[in-house]
Amino acid sequence: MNPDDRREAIIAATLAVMQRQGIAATTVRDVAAELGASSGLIHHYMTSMDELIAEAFERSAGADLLTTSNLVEQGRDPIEQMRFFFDSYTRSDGDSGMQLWLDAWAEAARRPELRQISQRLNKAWQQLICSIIEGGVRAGLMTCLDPVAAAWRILSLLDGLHLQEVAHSDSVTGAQVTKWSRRGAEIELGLPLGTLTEREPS
Amino acid sequence: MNPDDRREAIIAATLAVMQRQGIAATTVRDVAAELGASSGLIHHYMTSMDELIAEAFERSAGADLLTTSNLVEQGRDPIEQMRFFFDSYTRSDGDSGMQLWLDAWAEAARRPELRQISQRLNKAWQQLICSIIEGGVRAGLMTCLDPVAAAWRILSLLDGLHLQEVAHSDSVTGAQVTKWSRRGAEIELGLPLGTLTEREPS
DNA sequence: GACGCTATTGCGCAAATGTCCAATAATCAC
DNA sequence: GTGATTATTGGACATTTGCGCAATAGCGTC
Repeated sequence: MNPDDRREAIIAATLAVMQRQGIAATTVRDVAAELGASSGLIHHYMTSMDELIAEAFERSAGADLLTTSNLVEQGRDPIEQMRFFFDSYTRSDGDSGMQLWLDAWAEAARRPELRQISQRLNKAWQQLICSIIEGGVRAGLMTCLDPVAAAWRILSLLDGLHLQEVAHSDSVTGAQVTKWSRRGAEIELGLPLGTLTEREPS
Repeated sequence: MNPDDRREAIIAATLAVMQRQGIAATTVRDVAAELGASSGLIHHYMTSMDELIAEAFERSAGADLLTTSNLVEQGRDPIEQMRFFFDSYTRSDGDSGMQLWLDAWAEAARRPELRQISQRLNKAWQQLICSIIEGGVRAGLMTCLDPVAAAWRILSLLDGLHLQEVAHSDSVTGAQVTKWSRRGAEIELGLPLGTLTEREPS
């Protein structure tokens, strides 16, 4: 098998195991079984388990960010961009990608490589929101005294609500996360009630 | 040593190790070393490691909730109660109790006992906030159409910001968590800027 | 002081994990 | 075909983990 393809296959298998069992419970042997290969092969391509986990997480989370970023770009005004942002963010959560983020945050204290990646990606998410808000304020569509703080608040609100949904599914449901987070952003940005309500995909 | 006291000592030692190393990295041997006793002793009092961890977490997190709850009760009006809430919540985080919560949320999916505890406590936190808001609305001091949703938002915002602080300390600082979360609650509840600003302890 | 109960010890066991390595299979240039 | 290079195997190894258990120490009662 082509070395590049093999490397990709290993990362894909690692991601599958991580999503199924969580980061902390992902072992070399599990990845090998998922891949249908031997455990030695993984170490032939990856120097350590930490590197493998970090790379798989980056691949997955980075792709989500790119998807959302691209969708936001297609919004014709800041309001629509923000709506697209929420549409994409709450959808990408469907395949339990949020459990990965929870694991990553918890493990960040103990795995420096993972920490660096999650920090960089979270900053990128915040900047994406921030640029939407700045556009909205410039266009007179949103009211916000401190876009940097507001962007961190919107991101943290989303993460905090998703966290409840993933950890305690009968406390907060997915529908509530969608509704409550959008309403929170409306309040934060001085938008009329319903401005950011989810639209039916056309 | 008195069995009851010994049990408490074991839980206290477990908590110390958990706060230092995180839940996932807490081992029987570490607890024994912290306690200055043998590993066998722990199993003489606790049926399993999971039970021990769950009990230690409940003890710690439950105490934090009680502290905050008591402080809030001393507020003479809903505004002051909310201010006391933020004072207490952001202070109790000082001794890295938040890393424990991060671990608990991440592990909740895989440890039913832990999940039950964290879910119950999170609900209690939300209800505490909710009752303050309801009082504030009744007294005409706050504006809020949906106190239940608002309480979940304030709690999630706090958790989400704290999460960033704990996981990526150079992205979001403790001072920013304090400032941004209070400002967020002011916006959420229609309060004038600065209403919830931290007061100097008299 | 002897006895009995229990707290406490310290080691051993089996399972799991990351890492490494010698042996083997596959592939390709000539 | 032959040899060289490399992908791949499968298991060895050291370490760590939760847990159990026989032996010991401490302490109150008679």
